[in-house]
Amino acid sequence: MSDASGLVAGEPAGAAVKRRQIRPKAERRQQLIDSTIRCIAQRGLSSVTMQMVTREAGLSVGIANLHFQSKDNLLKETLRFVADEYHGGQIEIMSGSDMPDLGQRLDALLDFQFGRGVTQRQKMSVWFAYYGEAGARPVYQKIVATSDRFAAQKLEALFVEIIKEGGYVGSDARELAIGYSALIDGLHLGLLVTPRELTKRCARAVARDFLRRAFPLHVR
Amino acid sequence: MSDASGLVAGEPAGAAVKRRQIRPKAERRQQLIDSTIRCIAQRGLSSVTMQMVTREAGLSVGIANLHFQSKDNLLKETLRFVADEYHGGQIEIMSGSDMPDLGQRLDALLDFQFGRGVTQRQKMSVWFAYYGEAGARPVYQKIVATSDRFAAQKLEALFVEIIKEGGYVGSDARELAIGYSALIDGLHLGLLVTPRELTKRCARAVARDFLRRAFPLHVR
DNA sequence: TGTCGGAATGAATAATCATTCATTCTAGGT
DNA sequence: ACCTAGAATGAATGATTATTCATTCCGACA
Repeated sequence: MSDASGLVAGEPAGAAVKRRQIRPKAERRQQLIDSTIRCIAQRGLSSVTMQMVTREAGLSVGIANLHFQSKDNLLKETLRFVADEYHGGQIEIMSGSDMPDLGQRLDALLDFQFGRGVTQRQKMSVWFAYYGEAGARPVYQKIVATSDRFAAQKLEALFVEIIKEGGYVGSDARELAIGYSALIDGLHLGLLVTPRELTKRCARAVARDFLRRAFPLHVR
Repeated sequence: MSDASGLVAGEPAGAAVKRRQIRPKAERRQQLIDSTIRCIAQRGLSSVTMQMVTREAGLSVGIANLHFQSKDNLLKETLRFVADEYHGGQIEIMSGSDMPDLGQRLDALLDFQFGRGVTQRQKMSVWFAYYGEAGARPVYQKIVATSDRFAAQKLEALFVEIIKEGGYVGSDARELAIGYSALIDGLHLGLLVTPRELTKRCARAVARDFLRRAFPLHVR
């Protein structure tokens, strides 16, 4: 038996032979984070295993600990990624100096919040999976709070501008910003938990209605 | 050594000697559900163990499987209990024929939603822990959806009455009900995740503001 | 007071999982 | 073509955990 391997060299053997690939660290990290997101969405945060994540990524079990040290850390980094993506996108739109019309900026915000990127079931699942654990895990609270606070400030600033421009008396920007953020979160939650009874279109309309009542001169 | 036990018979020995107690099935079930709620709030749904729950309840590990067959079932029953308690309380207030004044009924609803019972961190933690898993667990979706749908109908019916009474033209009861529910969920989420930046008092004010904009004649 | 159905116990079991690390293999540099 | 740093692998390990069930013991009833 001169050839110990089960396969003749170079043979595809039906299922393609998996070749070990070496890739830069940053790429592998992202690959694992993406895989973690898919796993959480499909199986739930509480039943995600390292085997599951690495298998989904098409890698071996050892690799996750090589790049993330521990499962706990992988989960933290995944949350950080999702939070940054969500709040980052929002912040970009709200600051958007390339969009001078304020009403238009509100519409762009709605598009982002109920568009393809954010409301993919996958991302929402992950988002709320972490919220669910946040009550018991201060680390998660901290990660979310950091980017959340910044986004809240930007939103409040935008509302201040709008209130000034529209001369809406008796409206408190801070209170409205808190309300709008909460409304968006609640609608996303509805889309996740009762998708049969709440469509994306309807959710968007409800959010828009909130803005219309607050800023009638700016929204339609 | 004639006495193998560490304690002399009948001796309290500092810490009271734990005596086995036999109690009716219903009582034990509730005791275990309460314990599960505390455990989820303190440690997170994903790290709750049967040992933890039974220990917290002051019982042995076998007892949970005796009354609930499996951990999975215990978690399902716990969710059912929390969902029923929350929606049940809401429904009672909304139907409340003992409270003819509609504006007053809205205030009672606010009191319930931001009062002691519902917004205890414990209950909120549990609530969102399950929401977090709902994306991956249709069973949870189903349990919540059942009572949720009923509460949504009651809220819509209440809003229909209010709209008729106040003659609020151009207001859609269904859309407002969806918005209000989402807002409440979002505010509860905020209270849970960023308690430092959102007080209960403030959350209540934001919710009230929503109602005031929708039904100015009824709320303040 | 004695008896007994079944509630309660917890040590034992079997399964799952995160983490380690000796080994293998790749790709860029010479 | 050869060498080598370090990326990638996955079997092995040890820790946790849900679930079982032989045994213990309570308390209602006769």
